[in-house]
Amino acid sequence: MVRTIQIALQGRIQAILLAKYGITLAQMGTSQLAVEQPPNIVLGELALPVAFELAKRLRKAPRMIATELAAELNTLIASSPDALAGVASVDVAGAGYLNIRLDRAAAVRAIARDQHAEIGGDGFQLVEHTSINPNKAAHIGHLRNAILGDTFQRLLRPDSYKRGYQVGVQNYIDNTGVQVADVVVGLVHLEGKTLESTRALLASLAAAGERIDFYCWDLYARVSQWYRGGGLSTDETIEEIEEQLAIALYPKEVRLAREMSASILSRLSDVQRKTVFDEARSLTPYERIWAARKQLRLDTLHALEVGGNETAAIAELISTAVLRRHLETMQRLGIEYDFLPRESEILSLHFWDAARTLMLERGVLYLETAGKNKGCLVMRRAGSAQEIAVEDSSLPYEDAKVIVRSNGTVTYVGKDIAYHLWKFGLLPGKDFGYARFHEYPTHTCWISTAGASDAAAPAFGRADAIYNVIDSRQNDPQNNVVAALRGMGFTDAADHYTHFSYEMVAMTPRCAEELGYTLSEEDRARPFVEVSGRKGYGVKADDLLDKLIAAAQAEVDTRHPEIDAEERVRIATQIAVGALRYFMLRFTRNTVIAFDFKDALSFEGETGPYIQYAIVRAANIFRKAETTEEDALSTVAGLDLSTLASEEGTSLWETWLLAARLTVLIEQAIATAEPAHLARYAFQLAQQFNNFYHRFHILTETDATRRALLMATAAVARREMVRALGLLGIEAPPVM
RNA sequence: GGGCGAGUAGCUCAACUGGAUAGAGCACCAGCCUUCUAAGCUGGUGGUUGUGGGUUCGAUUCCCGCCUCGCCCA
Repeated sequence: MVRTIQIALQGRIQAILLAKYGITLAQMGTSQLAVEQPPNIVLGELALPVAFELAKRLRKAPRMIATELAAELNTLIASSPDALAGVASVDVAGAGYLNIRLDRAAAVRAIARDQHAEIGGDGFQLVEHTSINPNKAAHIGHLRNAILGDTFQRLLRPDSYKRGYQVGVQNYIDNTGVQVADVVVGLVHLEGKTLESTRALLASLAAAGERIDFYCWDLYARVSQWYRGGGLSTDETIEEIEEQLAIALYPKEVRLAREMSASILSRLSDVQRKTVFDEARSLTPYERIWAARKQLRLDTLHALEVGGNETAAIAELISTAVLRRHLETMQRLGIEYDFLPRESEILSLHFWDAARTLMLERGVLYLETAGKNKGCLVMRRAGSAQEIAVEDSSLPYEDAKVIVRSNGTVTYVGKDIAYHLWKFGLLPGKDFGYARFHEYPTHTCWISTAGASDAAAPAFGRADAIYNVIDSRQNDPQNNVVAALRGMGFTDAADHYTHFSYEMVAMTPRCAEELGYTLSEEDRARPFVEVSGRKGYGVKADDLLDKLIAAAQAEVDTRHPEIDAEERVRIATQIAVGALRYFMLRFTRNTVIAFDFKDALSFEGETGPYIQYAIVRAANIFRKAETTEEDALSTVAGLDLSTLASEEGTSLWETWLLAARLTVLIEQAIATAEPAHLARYAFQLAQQFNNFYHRFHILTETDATRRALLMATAAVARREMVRALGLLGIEAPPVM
């Protein structure tokens, strides 16, 4: 409702500026006139500082310009009531503010009828989020990503409140990357597993009700330690070093040896054994083993990329199992996906080949013939379109970004460019195959396949705009992809490419120590410690959610012993999810969150449960009054609203006004890609409601007109709180 | 060394992208439950917005220098 009036005002004032002063918005260097809120409601409901902006250009005092504009607007309101529907008057305040007073009664009636500006438009919007390496359990950093992405997706998507946009949600799966390779190294070389015994492991974990992603969490940390020489000491015997070397160099023989309970060295051929012995003596033990383990890692990674071997099969098995766990974890938070494009298909369907051809054609990519990058296909670093498009050999070599190394392997950025060309439908002749992967109650989640595509699958790779929820450490690579698109002449795509960047979730040193990690003196002095999968530092998503549910459940159990157990769990879960999602959303994106259990487990103050509680209180009023929100709102049409002008009426009016700002906040949250704005709004509205709730006692009110207005005020506050929370992915519990 | 980001109340964060008296939560202090649920409400304490300059009607916001911290790259 507020937004409708804002838009009308902006339009009228623009017309006046053009007619009276011959000034367009473009000349003012803006696309939209700023509309603010006066610091106090007595000054009006809306304010425009436009006169300040024009003062220099028109060589007039701001106050004089504001006076002229106010006169024009007031004349317009007097002559044609529909021109600025809802606006009562315009006046000038301060040094030149244009303050707008609304027709409170008319606005309240419109709000009660649920009139509001439409949000949405044409075009397919692709939101990519989560994208966790499928090699370990999701942690709090991944939660921030998924919650940000899912919330943003809800802002865009069509629903009962808004038209929205056509939206697709993707979760990119790097199933052939180094992180998956590391877990495979752990399974095969540290645990001596085969494809068969890996399958058996999955089965036994499932039977025991244990989680494979948790298992991999520990294994991944162990492997990372192992690469760095874990398990070794400098006083190891030569035999121990030889054994380590044998493990690193000859995985197949190691497995055989383990199956036979034989000595590893005894399984090696003479040649192999000689290699081990020689190498063990040629370098320091530490160096030799370290290098051998690193080589093993690269070999494993290579096996995954090539595919069609047992190592790749183990990777596929384990990464798919972990991926299923991630979907389960996210579903607990109400987060769902439409499509899971995988790295393995980007490789096997040769997306890169098509991209390389296109990039060469468009002159973005060229063969470096001299310097340190000789023999590489390189691209100019992020810069102007001209710089990238024009091959200028006078530029220093260091400025070029290597896309294909001289040994022929493609860098991560190269593959990412191919992938993003596909997203915009710009990769000629290439698309994923689509297979069903997971069924949600309302839709299917598809996964990429190199095999035949399911005819029922929707098309994903034709986005008009994309949003990549990726942490800020990827700023440079993301910029490179955009630069490549721009350099290729795909400026429209580049302009509609949003790197939805956010800062990491770290832990306070206290939190890390609570979890049992020992910190260095240096770390203990820092404001926060980074979550580290390699070190095994971190708070797992499922663990955190379990803790939150337990905490909420304890409260619900004491408050509502009369409710049956199943329902209490359901309510506790809603509260826990509300607390968690709100916690991740209340910070703006570029704030590093220093995670602490004390803050995250709080249900008081600026939290999700605070808002949920306000909703429950409002609902209780309707329940006890044996009426509904809808009935309360429908009475407004025939109500005497003259009291809205009084001091007491103003406080009620402020609740209506804030409630009617929802569309403004949604638009703002979309435009700035900042869900935190909406989260804060939801809290402010709940605060406003709690004030109202405390000041006015509705059920004991004897004056019928007054009671009806109070009831409607509670109804409108509840309606918009539920909507705002819904957009944040938070449900309103029936009781708390 | 280069690039990006941050520095605001004791602590954690906002400030509608340059606007009116810099606001919330937590913590602390003092009050409010036979009255729609106290996961709440009211009041109080708490600020040289890291620092020094500049731009203009106006700066937490934009520009430059410096100091701290974080991330990325070589």
